Amino acid sequence: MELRQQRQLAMSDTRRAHVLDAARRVFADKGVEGASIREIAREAGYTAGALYSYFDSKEAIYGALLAESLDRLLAEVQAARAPKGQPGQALAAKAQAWFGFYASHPRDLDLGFYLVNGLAPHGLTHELDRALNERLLEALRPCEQALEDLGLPPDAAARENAALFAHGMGLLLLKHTGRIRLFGQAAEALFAQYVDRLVERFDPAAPGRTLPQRDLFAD
Amino acid sequence: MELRQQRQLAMSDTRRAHVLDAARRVFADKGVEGASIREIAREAGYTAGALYSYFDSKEAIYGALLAESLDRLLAEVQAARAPKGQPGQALAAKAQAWFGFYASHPRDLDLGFYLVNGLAPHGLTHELDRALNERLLEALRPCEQALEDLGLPPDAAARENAALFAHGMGLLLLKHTGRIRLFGQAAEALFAQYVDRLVERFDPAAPGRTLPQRDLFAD
Amino acid sequence: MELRQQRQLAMSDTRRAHVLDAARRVFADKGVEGASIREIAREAGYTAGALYSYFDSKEAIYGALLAESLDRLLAEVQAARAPKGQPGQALAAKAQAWFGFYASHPRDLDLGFYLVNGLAPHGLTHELDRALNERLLEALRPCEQALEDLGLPPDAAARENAALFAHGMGLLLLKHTGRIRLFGQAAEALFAQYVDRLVERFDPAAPGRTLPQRDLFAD
Amino acid sequence: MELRQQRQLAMSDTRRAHVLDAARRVFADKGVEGASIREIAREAGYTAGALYSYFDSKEAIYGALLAESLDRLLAEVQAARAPKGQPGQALAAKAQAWFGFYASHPRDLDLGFYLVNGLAPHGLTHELDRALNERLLEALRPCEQALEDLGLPPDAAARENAALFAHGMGLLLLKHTGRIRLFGQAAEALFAQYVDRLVERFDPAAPGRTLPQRDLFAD
DNA sequence: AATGAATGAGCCTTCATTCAT
DNA sequence: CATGAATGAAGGCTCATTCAT
Repeated sequence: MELRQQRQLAMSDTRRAHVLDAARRVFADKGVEGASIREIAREAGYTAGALYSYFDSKEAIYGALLAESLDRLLAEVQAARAPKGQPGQALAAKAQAWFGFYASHPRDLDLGFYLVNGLAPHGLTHELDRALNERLLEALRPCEQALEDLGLPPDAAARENAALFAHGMGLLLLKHTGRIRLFGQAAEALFAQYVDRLVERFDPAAPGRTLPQRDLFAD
Repeated sequence: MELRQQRQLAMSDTRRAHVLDAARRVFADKGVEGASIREIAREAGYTAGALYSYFDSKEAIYGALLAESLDRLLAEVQAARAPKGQPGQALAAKAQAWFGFYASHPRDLDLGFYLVNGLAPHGLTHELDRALNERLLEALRPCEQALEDLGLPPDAAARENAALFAHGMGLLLLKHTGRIRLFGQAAEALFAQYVDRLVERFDPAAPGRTLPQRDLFAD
Repeated sequence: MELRQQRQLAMSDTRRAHVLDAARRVFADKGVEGASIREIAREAGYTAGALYSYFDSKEAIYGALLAESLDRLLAEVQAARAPKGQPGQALAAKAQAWFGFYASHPRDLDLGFYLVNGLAPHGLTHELDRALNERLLEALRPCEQALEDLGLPPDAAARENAALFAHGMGLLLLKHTGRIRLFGQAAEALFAQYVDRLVERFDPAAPGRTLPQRDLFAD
Repeated sequence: MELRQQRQLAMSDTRRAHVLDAARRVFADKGVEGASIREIAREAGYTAGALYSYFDSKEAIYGALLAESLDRLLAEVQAARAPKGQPGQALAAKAQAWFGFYASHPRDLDLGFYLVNGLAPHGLTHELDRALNERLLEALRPCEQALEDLGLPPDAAARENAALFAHGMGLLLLKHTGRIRLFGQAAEALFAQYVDRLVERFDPAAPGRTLPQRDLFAD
């Protein structure tokens, strides 16, 4: 009995994941608004109605996708390593981790943006929103920690972390919409520059700290 | 004869503006994709079909709204003045102008973001997109000019201007979506800090330039 | 008073004709179903509403157009002349007249077909239909007369005339829809052949009457 | 399992056919352009959206209807038999077959005419148009064959076949629109007369061939 | 006579969702 | 669990027509 239940549960999870995979592909292909339940179902090899065995609504699919996306983000940030005792490099590594994740997975950025720009047709959103916020903060906490390790007091670390996040998000937005080309710039380079200056500003051990004038205009 | 024509023209313009107002509200509420012609019409007190006397399509409405928003942005940036011969202050003034515009008119931010929303600007006419880009660049040019006046070579000025814009946009995004509260920060303060550091870095005449350490953590 | 009225009436007629001209062009361009009041108005240099000063409805415009088309058909048939005392040639000339009219003015054919295929949204049709029938019969009567002049009794003449008309209409239909190309034939040639055989069959004076076998397969 | 599938398939087909029936009625009533998906759905007892389970578009419905109609036409023509070795009678039988089909199924005539109606076949997929043409030609080929069997060279047979088809179509048109009554004729009789004369002209074995003068005016 | 605003019905189509089987 | 039929609401848009001016 219990075994069968477990097996069934496992199968159910597998199939749920299969649907989610299909959804991811469709969302990636058509965008969040362009994706339809039917299309996702077709991609998964199901009928539209069948999806409702696994998810309560289209938004639930979206929610599961988003949660999973944030999990991957978190994993990637945690996987980013820097030599111990070098908080400046740690900061750079962790910042590059979350920025790189979104830069190389623009669809995950979409997922987040979509929530941000007001989906919420069904009220489920509040819960989802909290989940997003928590995981997001968790993913950014390593950067904040690194800032504190650099000697910044907690409030300053929070401030710098927020600014760092905003900077990255702004760049990702510009990159994502092609707007960055208008400026003839590359988002990655600009982000690296921002991080460099940050480290340079707060890390006494940072190279180049002593001669900011020289490479003032370099990348 | 001429009088009547003028009166009619004025009335027509008024009604067009009235529709545009309604549209602005609906777009802000539902987003560009979520907004429907019917809804806009209802908000304006019209039948759906009636709107087509004033605009050729839903997209045309959006376009008119966006164009007008960018006009106001541009006007505000141009109105921002700084003492002659002080490029550092000019930079701050112009940057604050565009940032302040969007900070205090979040609906205009929406308008621009929606262009941006579903990832790439999809469904938008090429022409419209170009119009947006041109006006946007025009609104940001004064900042670039100020950077050059500070002695930066053109390429560096362009880079810093792009980074500045990205930073502001990131902050506006966080503010707009309430995400900024997660960090316990205020977007305006963070933007001011960014601008300050920018001026400080490039303006030899900037006050506080000599003792950056002191107010390192101040707003 | 009376003069002014006459002048006004004349002007009114002129303008009505002007609208009708525009309508003809639009009908020709877009087809009967594709034409819209707005388009006709634009072509005439008016607003849609203005047309209602001249015509009660869209169908009234159509009716006027059709009536006028039939007038032209009738005029062309009446203008067709053949040497007196040669009913065989008269038959050919008159038949070619109506056939040629529709062959070279396919839009007039449309006009008639449309009525035929059931427009009639407003009840006006009955009257219109009678008008069509009368004028059509009038345009075909010369052929019938020629047949009688060839010595056919009235009922036979009526029968042959009906068959002649049907033959021509069938060919016009095939030509009109491009279907005739499927057969690798030309409508005009086939019609001429039909008329030839008709004359040949009934006209004792017709050339070639004596050796039908010889040119059996010729055009 | 298989049984259930079969049952379901059968039901599905039945419902599709049911929709097609409704569509046939509506198309006949309002014409292809005048008919609306809503009306067809209402006639079938469905919601408009439901039809899209069975057909991809309005045009697909029309296409299915037309294809099926042509299938029936073809079947009827192929079923028409005449004594071997008597090509004259074969010609008459085959010609009567297609003519009779349309004479007794005026809705099928409508279907074909609508392809034809708004002048050129507009809005119709190229593919559909080709399908129509092919099947139509196939249905008429037996007549052409019979003409060749009568000794006509291929080009003459093609010509006579085209003329025969045009004649029948013209008569059907007149009959269908009631116009034939204007002439006090019966379409069937006129068609029979045309076929008789055709056979008489080309079939050496045809009875009455020797005294064409006598029954010159008879039906 | 003419305008231009406005209506209201209609168009084809898409979609998330429900439900009997 | 999965299907497939069906719904009902909504979407952007067109159009003949009316009417105050």
